[in-house]
This record gives sequence, structure tokens and C-alpha cells, in this order.
Amino acid sequence: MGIYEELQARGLLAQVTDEEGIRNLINNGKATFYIGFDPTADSLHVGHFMALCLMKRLQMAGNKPIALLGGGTGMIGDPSGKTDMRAMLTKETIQHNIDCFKEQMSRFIDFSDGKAMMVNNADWLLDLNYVELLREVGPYFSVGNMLRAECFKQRMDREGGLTFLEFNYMIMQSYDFLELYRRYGCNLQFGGDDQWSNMLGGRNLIHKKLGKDDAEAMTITLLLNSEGKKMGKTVGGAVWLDPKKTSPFDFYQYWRNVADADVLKCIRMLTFLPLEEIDSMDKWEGAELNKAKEILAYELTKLVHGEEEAIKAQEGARALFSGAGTTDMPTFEITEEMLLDGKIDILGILAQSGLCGSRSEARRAVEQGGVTVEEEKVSDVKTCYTPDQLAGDGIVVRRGKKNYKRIKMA
RNA sequence: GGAUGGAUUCCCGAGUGGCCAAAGGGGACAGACUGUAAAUCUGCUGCAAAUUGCUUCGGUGGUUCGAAUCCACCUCCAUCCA
Repeated sequence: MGIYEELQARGLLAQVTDEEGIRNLINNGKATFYIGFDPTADSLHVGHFMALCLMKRLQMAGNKPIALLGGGTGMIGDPSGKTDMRAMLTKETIQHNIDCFKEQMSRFIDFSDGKAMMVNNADWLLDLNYVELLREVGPYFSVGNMLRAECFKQRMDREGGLTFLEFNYMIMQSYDFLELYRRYGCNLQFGGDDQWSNMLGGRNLIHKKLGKDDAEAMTITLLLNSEGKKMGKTVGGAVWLDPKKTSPFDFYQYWRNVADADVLKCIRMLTFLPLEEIDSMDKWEGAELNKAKEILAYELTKLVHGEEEAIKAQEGARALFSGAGTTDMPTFEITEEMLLDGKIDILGILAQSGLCGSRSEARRAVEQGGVTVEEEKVSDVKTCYTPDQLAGDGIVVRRGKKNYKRIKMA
């Protein structure tokens, strides 16, 4: 089975410009392909992770990846799939984000010996001259076609509208493809399915401008959960790959908690487990799926944070949820200033430690029976603790089912 | 530039002088049930020294005993016209 068939079997492919052409290209390791990353934050997140995995798979099949960092396009902001206009980032922020991305990426992709490249489109986009650009690519874009693109149509109907700045994003991205084609012989572009129209723009530009028709495009299925929402997002924001922004434990828990309906899809799309093994899991039902979730969480944590962290997260989670020994958990230290009359009440502990957002929230949690200390339910909001009780290993405070913290004196 | 309609709590959205910390829904959170899932049911959802007090309805001033609500100016947004 070639890489193309494998990608297909894993459900990763959404749309392709030329099935036979692309199959031939990547199965024989003849593709030089690129994926763009917009440096909108200082860490990659789960959405990027899929793209990285794909790059890795293709690289293993002998193709050459180009990671394109959007230092130039980041100055504009992609309107695709966005309700609101993106905040404009400063040059400095973008550069900082690019540096962070580079570091994280090099852990997944092998950049040695020219096996992969990393380029920044700021190198060619920032120096463009407006009139020259217009003359060079302007004639090849039909405004009618652009407006027909789904992403623009949606934006036009929504509040906020579409600005000229964003409208130009497609042109910039198309120009990228053209430039990479010229410079490095890049003949394939990958991207999220929401990028489809932008990618076609590039392919089209190469065709019309250079008269070449060997540039292809291909999109990855967006990872949606069974409710149709993008995965990798929590209320608090994205699930990051940077352990400082999303701890390995939280990362593990995110995957441990996916809905039944989504487990197998995630395993198939995100892990490197052999397909036969995954197929055998397909039959699992009910409580057995819990095993699959553990596998998913473990495999992904291992890929992103390494085996050691994955084991730690798994053991920590098992210990916590079986109610047994709770070795590894976040600790919060109470300082002298937090004490009142030589003690601190439960509301203070909850609010100070971050287990609750405010004392009022803490009060509610206690009143509803959602707070336990050392596995004993706390029912009185006035319960107080003295430094003696918090000495040594302190106490384990839990809010709800999944939020634990060890509280002790500083 | 002109006309019209808007801005309410995490989001959508009601409220058009006191009964308003502000209906309803969504989401989040907590409880029950479970499998760390889903569905369902219940509670809860500004802050605090908590039968009370304080701060909130785009911004700034004003009218009034009393303003999310009325007036003036300003900012931003949408739609139509140019």
C-alpha cells in the first residue's frame, strides 16, 4: 500500500486536484510539497499537529516537505473560517512566534541534510511593489471567481464584513505557491480543507502565469468532533503543543475525554499505529472504548511530549481516577499573607489556588457539594484550616471530578 | 459624504423611568446516573465581610428623589444610496 492509499484509509484526504497525478507523485517520493503555517500565536496547537504528522508521513515516504511560515501573510490575516477579522500582529510578535514555531517543528520533522526546508514568505512578500505585483498577478485573478469562493461568501454575509486587506489573502497565498514553484520546484500544496479555494488560486496562477500544469493541491480533512466543531479547542482556548501552555497531563486528559463517537477517528487520523491494529479496535463498544481513549491519549502525548511524559501523565491519571495514591499533581503553596487570624478558610484556598475563579464561585461549589478535602466532602463554607494542618505534604483539595490540587504551606 | 437601524452580563437575546444583578436560550460549572463518554434530570452562573452591601447594560456629561430605559455629544458596527 502506498502512502496515498494509507492517507486515504486514515480518512485524512478531503479534496485533491488530480487523484492519479498526486498518487503517482507522492507514492514515488517525487513530491516537493508545502504547508503554510500562520504565526498567530507563540505555540503550535493541535490543528497544526495534524499538518505536522502529515508532513512526517510524506517525508517518511521520501517526499520533501517545505514548511512555509507566514511571516508575510501573517501581516494580513486569513479570513477563511473566521467570523471576526483577525487582529493585526506587529512584526516583532510575528517574528517571535516564528521562532517558537521553528523550535517546535524541528522536533517532528527531520530538517537535516536538506531533507526538509523551512522558509518564511516574508522574504518575498514584504518587498513586493504594489504596482509591479498588480501587473504580475492581477490579470490572472477573476474577482467574480474570488467572490464565489465559499470563505468570502460567508464573510460577506456576516457581521464585520470582509475588508480589502483580507480579500487579498488569497492572492498572497497564491503568490507563495508560485514563488515556491519557481524557487524550489514545489509541486504540491497541502492545507486544511478551509484553504481549498486559496490553494486553487495558487495552482491556477502557476498554470496561467507560467503555463505549467504540474502543480497540484490537496486538502486534509478538518478534524471535527461529532458535533461538527473543530477539535483541539477548549473553552479556555486551544490545546497547545507547548508544555508550558498546556501541560502534558492536561494534554493527555483532553484526549482521554473525547466523545465515544470520535475516538476511532482520532486514532486513525492522528496516531501512527498500524491500520490493522486500528481496524481491530473498530469493533469495540461501550466501556471497551475507554481502552481506546487511553491508547489515543497515550500515543498522542508520547508523540508530542515524549514517552516519559506520556507514562507520567497516564499513571497520574490512573491514580487520580481510581482514587488511590495521588503522587503527581499540581501543588499550590499558601503563604503567610493569605492567612487571616492564623488560618485560612476553604473559600480562600479554592480562590487563591485557582481551583475556583472567585470566592463566590468557591462558595457555590461548596454549597453544591462539589468540594472535597482528602476525599471528605466539605459542606460548611466556613471551614478553616490552620498552618499545622497544611504542614508537610499538606492536603489534597478537589473541585468537581477532575480538578485536584495539593495545598500546603510555603 | 447622506439616510436608516444597532451596541445589554461568557455568547445569542428580552427589557424603553422604580417591582432590575437585569426574562429566555446556549455554553460553562457542580450534583445524580455512568465508563474520566454521550443522553437525561437537578442546581447554579457579577463581586464581596453575604437575609445585607458594592460594581455592571458602547463612552462622556446631563435631566430626575430614582436611568439599561429620557436628553446631548462622541466612538464603533450593519444595511441602503453615492
